[in-house]
Amino acid sequence: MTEDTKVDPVQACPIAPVIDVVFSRWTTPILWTLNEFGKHRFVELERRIGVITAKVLTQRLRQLERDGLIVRTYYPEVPPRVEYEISDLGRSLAPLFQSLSEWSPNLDKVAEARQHYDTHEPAHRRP
Amino acid sequence: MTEDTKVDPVQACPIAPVIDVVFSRWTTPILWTLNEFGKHRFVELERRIGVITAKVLTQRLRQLERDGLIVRTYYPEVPPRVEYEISDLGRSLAPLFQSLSEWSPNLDKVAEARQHYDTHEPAHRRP
DNA sequence: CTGTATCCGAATAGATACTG
DNA sequence: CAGTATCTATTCGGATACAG
Repeated sequence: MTEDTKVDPVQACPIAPVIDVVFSRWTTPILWTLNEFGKHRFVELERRIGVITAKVLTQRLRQLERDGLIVRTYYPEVPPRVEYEISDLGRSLAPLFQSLSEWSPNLDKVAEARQHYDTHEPAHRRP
Repeated sequence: MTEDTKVDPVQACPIAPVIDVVFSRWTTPILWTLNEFGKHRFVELERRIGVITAKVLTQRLRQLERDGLIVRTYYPEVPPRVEYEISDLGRSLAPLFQSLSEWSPNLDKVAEARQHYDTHEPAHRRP
């Protein structure tokens, strides 16, 4: 790395685009829930995820639908009913979810590291 | 899912905290680069990642250092030198990076899905 | 029920200038 | 070189009201 030229973002980190598509804000619980527990209606998702507002949930659902990761089905009844489910493409994320949940025990170490960083304050660390 | 009570966020999606720690904005290219290519100085990271500003890069490096995912070493020379490298904990993310890069070919399907969604506009889809 | 529309405040990132 | 300090622009989410 001695050149002065900057690197193409995708070249610089090939996995970043995956993160953008799959794990941008709020999409993780949506995809995980639909993958884990199957079809959900709008209010069911809203309740299960807990703190999300309807507006934001709608935005994220549209985005995921557009990206082909979930399927939206509208039933023109009264009252209207909509069901969201994971698509085949979305289902292909399963190994990724698996890797993530396998790593999650390490969060304890992260918590420890934070504790250590916040309590100890070595003077020699900064310039 | 018939109760009216909202679910605890962590219960609702156990992998979300991992995303927050490891794949929040800008941390992906930093961790990936350090894991893939070893030690980097500040400017080297800045150039390799490309579009990030020094301020934001500093913020993210501090965060990752605090979380124990990278190690910062300061050499009090003139001019000063700082080296960042992945920690053992950070290295444990390797399988995760692997899963992510294995999924990345599917980004083509995402692009197709977007194309389809944007061109076709079926009227029966919305309430 | 499943959204949309609007307004507003908070959080984030970028630009720029400056320091040890 | 490796940052910090400010200021500003933009984005994002929350609250509210309302519609089909």
